[in-house]
Amino acid sequence: MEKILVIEDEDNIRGFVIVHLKREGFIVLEAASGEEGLRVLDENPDTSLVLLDIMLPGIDGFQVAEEIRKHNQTIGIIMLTAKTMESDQVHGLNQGADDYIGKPFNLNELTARVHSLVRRIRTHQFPKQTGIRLNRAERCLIKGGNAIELSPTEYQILSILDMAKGKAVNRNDILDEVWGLDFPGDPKIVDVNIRRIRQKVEDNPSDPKYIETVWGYGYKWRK
Amino acid sequence: MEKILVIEDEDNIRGFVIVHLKREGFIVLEAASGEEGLRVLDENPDTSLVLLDIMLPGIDGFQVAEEIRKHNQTIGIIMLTAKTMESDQVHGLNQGADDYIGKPFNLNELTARVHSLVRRIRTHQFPKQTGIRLNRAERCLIKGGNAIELSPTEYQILSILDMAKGKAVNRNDILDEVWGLDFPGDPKIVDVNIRRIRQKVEDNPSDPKYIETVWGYGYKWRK
DNA sequence: TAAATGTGTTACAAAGAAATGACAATCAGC
DNA sequence: GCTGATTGTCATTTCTTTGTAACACATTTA
Repeated sequence: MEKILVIEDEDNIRGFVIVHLKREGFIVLEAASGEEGLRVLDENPDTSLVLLDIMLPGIDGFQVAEEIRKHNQTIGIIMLTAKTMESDQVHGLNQGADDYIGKPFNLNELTARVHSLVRRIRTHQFPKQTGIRLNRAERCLIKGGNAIELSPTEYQILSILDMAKGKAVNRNDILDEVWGLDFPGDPKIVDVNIRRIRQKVEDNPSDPKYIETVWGYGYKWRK
Repeated sequence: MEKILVIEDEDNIRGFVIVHLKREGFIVLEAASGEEGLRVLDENPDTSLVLLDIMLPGIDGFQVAEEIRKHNQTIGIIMLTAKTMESDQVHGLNQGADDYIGKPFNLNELTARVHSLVRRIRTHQFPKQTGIRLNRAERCLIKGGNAIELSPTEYQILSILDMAKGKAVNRNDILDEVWGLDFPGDPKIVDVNIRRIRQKVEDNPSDPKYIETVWGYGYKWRK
């Protein structure tokens, strides 16, 4: 079932829309600000579509859309625009939105557009990339069609795990390869970095799925 | 077959271009002034593409382009610019062109561009250039129908990023390619030039969209 | 069960990378 | 030579990354 994120600061509008979408059978996430929206999206990379109000407190809808598109080219974005807006503004600024709906909108129209876009995404766009893989060229990680940025150290560690092709890698080997044989510091640095990678990569960093701990030995990378 | 309108006041240039385009199999319309061009276009709404000289008697090419775009977002517009023109003029005024060709131009180049734009229009349906791309012949950048002028160094860097096709390029590779392997100066010169390009290219140079920083590595070019 | 050991988690400060702005040198055209 | 654009240098600011330390939690072992 498709996940939809509604980013809208006015509680009653948001609630209204959510109830309607749930009735249509969607899984609905919500956020009252752009910042929150981006965070929610980060935690739910399998979201199909975002309903995005333009007038938001803090960063506005356009900026949110831009930010989303930086990492995800395949997600659908529908903007909610107030009728009072200058058309040039809408024209000029729209970066990355797939559709627009003017407020006040009727809910049938909204759900119709949502269904239509979801269909388009599913058929037209390539099906949502499952799996996860390291992209050497871009020095990042592709997960479900989203790019996750990695710092140099993180990338290096993940490279090592990746090259082991699912075999467990010894902690010390990681330490030696990344920090050199004569590293004077605390070997726990490996753990800390694994933790950092997990926070970026895992759905639930405390219950890791991709980077598995091999007790008394090291870590294993399962794609 | 595709209809092309040539708006150009100098008879021999116009004739020359027309002969060439007809030989390529296009249906060619002509006009010797902006006013006439708009009239012809009005009578031939199925025209695919307009070749538009900037220096015209009466209303100039920019105004013509603007007028065309008021009514038609999908037609292709290629501007013919004289080399002698002030860059600011090119900078400030151009609205809505899809491409630029500097005079004097060679006819092969012209037909190549025409074919390319026609193809784009036919396949994409929404040819109005939303993205951004490097124009090798003019050594400039086309962004949303506007030409952005680049200095030689800037152009070279952007070329390198462009050739990488969205992959991250290492700082040192840029340094080596542009300044040579034995450059004695400060490698930060790369950063400084990137910033200069960003100031020209980005909507908000401090929150770059097109030239992305890949931390600890280099830069990435997203069109 | 308690101690020992390995691992997870978080906060913080230092180091390092990149962005920025000002300035001087260079070069091209006039 | 003058003017303006281009280019490189440098100091300063801003931001990210990175290592450390302290503590919590889990697993093993005695």
